[in-house]
Amino acid sequence: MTSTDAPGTTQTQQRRPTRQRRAVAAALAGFDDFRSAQEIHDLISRQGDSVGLATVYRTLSSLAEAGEVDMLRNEDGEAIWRSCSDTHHHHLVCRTCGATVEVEGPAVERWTNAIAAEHGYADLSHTLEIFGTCPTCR
Amino acid sequence: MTSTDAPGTTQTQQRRPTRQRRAVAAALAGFDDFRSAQEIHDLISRQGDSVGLATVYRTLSSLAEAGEVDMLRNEDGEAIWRSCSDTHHHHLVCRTCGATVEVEGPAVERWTNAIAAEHGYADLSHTLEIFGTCPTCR
DNA sequence: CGTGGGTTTGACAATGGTTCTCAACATCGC
DNA sequence: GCGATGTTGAGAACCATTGTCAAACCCACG
Ligand SMILES: [Zn+2]
Ligand SMILES: [Zn+2]
Ligand SMILES: [Zn+2]
Ligand SMILES: [Zn+2]
Repeated sequence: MTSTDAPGTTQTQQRRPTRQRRAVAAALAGFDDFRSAQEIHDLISRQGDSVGLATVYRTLSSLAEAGEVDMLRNEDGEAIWRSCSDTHHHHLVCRTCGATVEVEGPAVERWTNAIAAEHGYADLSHTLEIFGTCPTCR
Repeated sequence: MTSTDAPGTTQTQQRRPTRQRRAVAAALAGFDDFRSAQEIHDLISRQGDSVGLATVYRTLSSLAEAGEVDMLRNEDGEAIWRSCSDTHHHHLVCRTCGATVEVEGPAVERWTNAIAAEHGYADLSHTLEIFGTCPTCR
């Protein structure tokens, strides 16, 4: 529902640097597993800042859209978030402690494209996550 | 959290064939894309049967546990369900009309296992779905 | 056929994650 | 500072999903 700008006008400057957004960024920098918005909200509180839960959701969503964080869903369907590298990758996640490893698989990427092409599907995207129990949790 | 049965006792006969379960099965047989519990509930009503929504959820869950239907989550996190073949496979789903193709990729299975082993993860599972626009929808 | 005990159901409440609302507030360019 | 516009937060609203529990149902078994 973004309104079309009048011709010539500059794209208004989104993403102002606010205290709240800095707090979310700081929280994201403080862990490397996937966490729910609630957990991130709690972490922010524990770090002394105070940010509304709605704002945490808004910030995480826009960061995800910008590709700066990855969002995926745990088995209960809850959204969980993590600051990730900006190249295309997937995840190996411990379902006990959440420890996460970023993984890449060029062959898999090629395979998904081939399969989709074979069936005439275009405009592709895919999800691929591996869950297991990490060495520490065994 | 399943209680361990007393030794010798017979595993009680689960899964009685009730009118409601037959209705859910019939509904599942009537489409081959992924649908939400609500949609399946509506379909059952439209087919003349009457089954409580909670029962639809219960039946779908147990069918999923039994491996007779696949459940995955759409981008909004809602659970969607589909009657599938009983061998391990993944899905190529049209994000416009929902048309679904079951796909298999032994190489991908091998790759996920190798990656997980390499990092010492055990007790593995994985999700892999491909989304795109099918030939008809283009 | 009855009957009894475990299973299943369904209307409804409760849960809980996520989004919406909108007035108060911060930021920016000037 | 000022006005315009983006941002926030408390709480309500949403809504998919699950829990509750008494009534209905299946299924041996006699
Ligand atoms: Zn990532
Ligand atoms: Zn990929
Ligand atoms: Zn399937
Ligand atoms: Zn697989």
